[in-house]
Amino acid sequence: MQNFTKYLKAKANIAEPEFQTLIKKIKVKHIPKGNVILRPGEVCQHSFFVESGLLRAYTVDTLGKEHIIQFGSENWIVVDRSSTFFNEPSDLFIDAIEDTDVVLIDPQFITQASEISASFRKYNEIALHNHIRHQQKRINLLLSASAETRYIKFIKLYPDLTLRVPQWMIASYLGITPESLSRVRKELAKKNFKQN
Amino acid sequence: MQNFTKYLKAKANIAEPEFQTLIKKIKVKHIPKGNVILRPGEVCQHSFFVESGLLRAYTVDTLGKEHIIQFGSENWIVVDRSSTFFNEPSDLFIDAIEDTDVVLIDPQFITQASEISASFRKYNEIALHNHIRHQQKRINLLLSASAETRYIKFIKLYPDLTLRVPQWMIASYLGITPESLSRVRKELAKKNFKQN
DNA sequence: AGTTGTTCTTAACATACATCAATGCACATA
DNA sequence: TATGTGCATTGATGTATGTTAAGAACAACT
Repeated sequence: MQNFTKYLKAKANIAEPEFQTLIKKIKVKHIPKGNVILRPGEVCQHSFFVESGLLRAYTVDTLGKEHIIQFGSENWIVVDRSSTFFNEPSDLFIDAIEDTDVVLIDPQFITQASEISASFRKYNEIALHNHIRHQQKRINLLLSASAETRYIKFIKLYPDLTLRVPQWMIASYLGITPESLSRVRKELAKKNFKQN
Repeated sequence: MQNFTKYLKAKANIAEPEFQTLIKKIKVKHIPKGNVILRPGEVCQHSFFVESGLLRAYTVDTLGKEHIIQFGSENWIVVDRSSTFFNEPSDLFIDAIEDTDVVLIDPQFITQASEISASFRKYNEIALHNHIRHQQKRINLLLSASAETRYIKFIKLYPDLTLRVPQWMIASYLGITPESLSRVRKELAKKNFKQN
């Protein structure tokens, strides 16, 4: 849990004595590649801080097709916030794309950390606003941009994920089929070749 | 500002004495139909609480096409949260679809109300989580559903807006052209006719 | 009342992306 | 070495949605 520790101390600016109190509450867990840690219908009981590895959150529609809502690699938190916050059944699956170590953060931890530390409260507020900003950009892209543009933006935003995540999952995140993404990539390769 | 008053007292559960302190801070403003109150590049200085009327927030892409991010009618708050919170230039336009009266809530108001009242803090947190939940559902729809399905869900979610907002704006919100929406509606009418 | 602009509809045509099916490749496992 | 499984690619074809253009209904403005 080194990453999580660093994260708490740095990003949320938690000092040592408070840190010692908080740290007792948290648990770590290993999630082998492919294992599911949240299913639709369940309430999302924890936030999952990714120490190492890679998670994904996704829905499955009536035709059995997956639609990826979020990826989460090192130092990201993956959670269905609505489910956790409102104590409602989730719509999402969360599973591990790679062997993953997560820190389990339960809602009490957040509450307690918020009471103890003003900077944690502040940090948490920032995280929520970042989430909103990020989602809004994604909505705007889905409304306005072609598959190619969306893919290019994805690469720029997540160069690391582009290498680690199978292409069919990236396609799912972009809202297109794997075949379409393959063609988009072919086109881009052609264009780049011409430029040089 | 009757709606806003009700809203503060009920939803955020602010008591009378605190309310009197807070209420001094706020201003109301009339926005004639068509007037723009936020442009890309500006920092969004206020949250706009809609007393009466109808606002919209939208982007304009490089081809000059509009993409509607949000509608806001009575008792809704319209704001570019990222811009306001992070003090960054916005990407959005906000304008009035109808003659509209808004209450201008500035960030200080939020801060102050949060200090005064625990229930306001709580309320504010709920509002953020609602926003996230709502955006996530919209992303999922854009990833997974056809134009027809998206339109049907829109009607169910916003029956009032369906009547008040011009169709071409609903099309923009759904991420399709006005022509396509017109065809979708025709199809739906046909289907419903057969049922009866 | 006439003019102008806006919204909605419809049709013919164009295109981006999906679907279906086949193939090759890498990698794991027997 | 053989064999299977998942992933990426490619081609042929289908379909939903976009584009362009025109007209009708209606509101707004003078």
